[in-house]
This record gives sequence, structure tokens and C-alpha cells, in this order.
Amino acid sequence: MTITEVSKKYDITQDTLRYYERIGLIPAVNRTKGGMRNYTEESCGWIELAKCMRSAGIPIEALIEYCALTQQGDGTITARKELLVEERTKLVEKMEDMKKTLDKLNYKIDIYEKAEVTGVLSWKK
Amino acid sequence: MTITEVSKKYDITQDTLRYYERIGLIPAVNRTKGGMRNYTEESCGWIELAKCMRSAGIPIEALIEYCALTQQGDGTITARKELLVEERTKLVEKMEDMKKTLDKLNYKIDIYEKAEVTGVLSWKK
DNA sequence: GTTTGACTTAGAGTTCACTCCAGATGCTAA
DNA sequence: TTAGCATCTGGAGTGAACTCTAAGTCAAAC
Repeated sequence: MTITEVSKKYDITQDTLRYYERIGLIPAVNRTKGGMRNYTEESCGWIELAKCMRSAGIPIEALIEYCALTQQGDGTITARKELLVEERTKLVEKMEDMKKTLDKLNYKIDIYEKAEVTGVLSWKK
Repeated sequence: MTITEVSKKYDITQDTLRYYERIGLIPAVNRTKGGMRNYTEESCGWIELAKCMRSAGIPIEALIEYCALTQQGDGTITARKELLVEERTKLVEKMEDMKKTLDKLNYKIDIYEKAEVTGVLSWKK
């Protein structure tokens, strides 16, 4: 697959695809004789993973390390697991923060909706 | 309350507290004769809100607008509600992305844990 | 009264994660 | 074979959200 195709498939700009590869967030992509990128199924798997992880805010640094460990072979399985466990912990914390914020937003929206009818803002605390 | 006290209470640096006030993310804080900040209960309420919203990634721009609308009085109730509804929508989407990522992390961690015992990585897809 | 440490401001610097640009090279269609 | 578009690289630029610095002011302790 060409970079244009991959870019469309995953809705990631070509610049970002090249950037991810340059910084080692995904392994080096295959090239044609001319030097053009030729994405394999495996490359696409990495891109999908990168997209998923980044959409949840997993830091690039962690993903670079994960990618490096993976390329070092089976000796790094425990290290990879530990890295992912650490990121999972942070993710769960973030989700908890967001849940609290969601509750607060729901509460405020509710009060504003009532005020639209009654004309009175009645905050509890 | 002094800036040091507020900083400790909410675990936000003094620099960030001043920054939030300067950009209008919270309303102007009371001052002593000498020009030092003297935070009231109300100021603290705003800081708590700012901390909560920011911890969930609600953009500063939106919070500045919310703060400005609030200071314009009851005529902005609908606008404020709409702003919060919009941010809630984005927040829910982000939480869904994070849930997907969490599932993926759990899956991968599980495979790595099994591999630590069996020595074999067995990915489904 | 003076020293010491907290606080003030304006503005510059930092970090993260892209995003854009320039100039060169590759590929395809007429 | 040549026009024209895609892709390449290295490096500079951007935007968001802080974070730090410098130079000065305030306030409590001695």
C-alpha cells in the first residue's frame, strides 16, 4: 500500500505517518526500489495500534519504547508487559478523572436546563 | 487565602494559578492593599472547577469562554449550557476511545502474561 | 530599620505532538 | 521524453498549556 492509501484508510495525515516512522513509534516501513514506502499488513497493524493508543492519549515516548522492545525479540516480553501495565494504570486514572468531570458536567447542565424554565439557578454546593 | 495555601490545597503550582487568572480561565482574584492575591471561597470554587475540567482535558479556550459568559450574568444561561453540552459530547467520545484502548491493553497484557508462562505469544489477530 | 522570604508582573522559554516547507527524486500518462 | 503529480528528506514552524526568569514590591522577624 502507498502512503496515500494508508493515510486514507486510517485517516492519519501522510506527515504524521512519516513522523511516526521517523521517531520509531512504528518500525521502518518497506520501500520500493525507488525508495517509496510500501506498507505491508504488518505496518498497517502498527499504524492501527499507534492510532488506537494515541487516541487515548498514551504518550509517544511509551509507544516508542514499546516498539523498540518488540523489535528486540522475545526476551523483552516481560518488559513490554510491564510497560503496558503502567500505561493501563495511568489510563484508568484518567478515565476516573473524566468520569468525575462528566458527572460535574451533567449536574451543571441539569441546573442550567432547570434555570431555562424557572429562570433561577439553584446550585447545591 | 494566600496563593501558597491555594496552591497546596489544590496541588496546582502558583505559576499555573496566576496563569489561569491572567488568561481569564477564572475571574480576577481579590487583592490585599499591597496587591497580593487573597483567594475567597468563590475563587476556590473556580479553581476547583478549573482543575476538574482540565484534568479531563476540557480545552482552556472553552473554559475561558464559560468564565466570561458566567461573568456576563443570567442572560448567558443558555449559552453556558450549550457550551457545556458540547464539551460533554467531546468528553464522552474521548471516554469511548479510551475504553477501546483499555480493552486492547487488557488483551495484550493477557497475551504477554500467558507468554511469560508458556513462552509463546499467541495473538488472535 | 533592615534583612529575609513570599509575592508581584511582563515576558521569554519549554514540552509535546504534530504540521508545514523547500528542494530533490520517483512514477505515470500523453 | 517530457509534463505533472506523488513522494522523498531534513529541518523549521505551530499551537496548546504550561513553566521559568528577572527585576521589583510587600510583609513579618529580628
